[in-house]
Amino acid sequence: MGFAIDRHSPVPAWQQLASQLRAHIATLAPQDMIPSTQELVKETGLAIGTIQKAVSALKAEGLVYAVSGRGTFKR
Amino acid sequence: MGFAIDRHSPVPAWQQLASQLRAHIATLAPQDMIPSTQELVKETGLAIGTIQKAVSALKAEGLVYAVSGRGTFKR
DNA sequence: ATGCATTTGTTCGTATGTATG
DNA sequence: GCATACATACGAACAAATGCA
Repeated sequence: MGFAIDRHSPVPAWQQLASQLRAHIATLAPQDMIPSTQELVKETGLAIGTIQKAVSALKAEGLVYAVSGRGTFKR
Repeated sequence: MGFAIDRHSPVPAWQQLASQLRAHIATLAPQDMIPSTQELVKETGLAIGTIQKAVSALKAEGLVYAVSGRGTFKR
């Protein structure tokens, strides 16, 4: 997938990730799953909390919805 | 102010606080400041992160806006 | 039905950075 | 310079829901 964070950027890591996720989600069909928190931790090297903050933003935007125990999906 | 969290409630602490803050904010005038993160920590006994999550929700709702170094205010 | 692995959700605590007055 | 206040980021633990063997 290639999510990469520039840690020297003035843009916060969670915002960078949120932007990249938005671009990825744009390529998906509704009900498609986005990478799990753990996958994103591995890919980006960010802490869990930082991943959650990025994904929370997308949920707040109504771009995705989460189902506990299953995953997070494009709306 | 009297923000009190019921730790046995099934409702998450951050949601309880967000609800109580909404009620408090309803009594304020625009540009009035809400309690600082540290004040809320003292009043509620919750961790900083939990306070921030509650206030973030209110920001996402457009109910308040934050100015770093000054405080968080009713919109 | 039981148990396990996966995944999201909540909460805690800490440290550091940045902005304001 | 200093105190206050919000913002970012880290790491950890536990709970709850889901799906599958």
